[in-house]
Amino acid sequence: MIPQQLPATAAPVPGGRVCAHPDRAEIRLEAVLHALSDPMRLRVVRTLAARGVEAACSEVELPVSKSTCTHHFRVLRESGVISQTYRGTSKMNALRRADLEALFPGLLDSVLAAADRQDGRLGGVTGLVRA
Amino acid sequence: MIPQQLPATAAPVPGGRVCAHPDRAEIRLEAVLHALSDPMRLRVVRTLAARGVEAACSEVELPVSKSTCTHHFRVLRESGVISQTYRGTSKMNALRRADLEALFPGLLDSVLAAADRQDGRLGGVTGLVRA
DNA sequence: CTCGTAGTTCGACCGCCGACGTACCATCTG
DNA sequence: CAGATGGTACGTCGGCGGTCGAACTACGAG
Repeated sequence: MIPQQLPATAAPVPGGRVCAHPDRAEIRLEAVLHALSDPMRLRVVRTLAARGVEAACSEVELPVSKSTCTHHFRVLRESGVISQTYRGTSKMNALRRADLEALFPGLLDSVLAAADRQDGRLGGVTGLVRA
Repeated sequence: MIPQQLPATAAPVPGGRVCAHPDRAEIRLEAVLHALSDPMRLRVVRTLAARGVEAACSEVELPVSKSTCTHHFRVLRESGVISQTYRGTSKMNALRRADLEALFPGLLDSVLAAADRQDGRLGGVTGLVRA
């Protein structure tokens, strides 16, 4: 489902591969919290935050299969946490910091800080790969 | 499961009905986020926060059956978000503000603020009962 | 054109989760 | 004691969610 209907009238990318993002007004707090409550997805978000810039799916190493990986990135995108754009053969992911900050001020940062703290407490078991 | 083993040496309450809470060090961020990502539970937390003091289960009106209600309160307790104590025939619930603040500074407040904001945006559909 | 890399899609599996009703227990009030 | 009130325990049901493998598509490099 969600077959991303797009008329040929708008072709932002040469190849024309685009995926649907919720716009700012559609982002729901419960969905964001749910997205962040999964260890894998939280790890993705932390990695993206640590880099500061966008990263390809394959650059965020997750101990799961490719299809599961795709699944998690989609959940993050559909909940409004990240945005995804195709760049050549790979897909770049970026945190939607501005949107999240506008909707839920301080939320993302406190979650990230909380994750870091907990990581420290538990001795880094939570598993964020440090560059 | 989790049959709350407690020796008779400590009897804090006359009747002796107690329930197990995770202590501060055991509270996990993912569990908290998961607990808060459910609309019903978020509603409970917001109601407790709005009151400032503890409230009985029956005082937090939820559009679900009694047993479902019990379930949600248990999830909140086991994730470390609330504490529960028996008081006479009813069970009092309180936010574990101090513990959450110590572990994840600012997190609870930003979630609560985010919920309020979203409530405003969506015209109060989210359904927090205002006293 | 061919190949390799990067993601996607599909179907399946299985566990968990939210919801319910019923039966039950604990406490207070008469 | 009896009854009422407030929660719990248990079993169940339906659906969602995380995981996988296999087949497939899209793009870039030779």
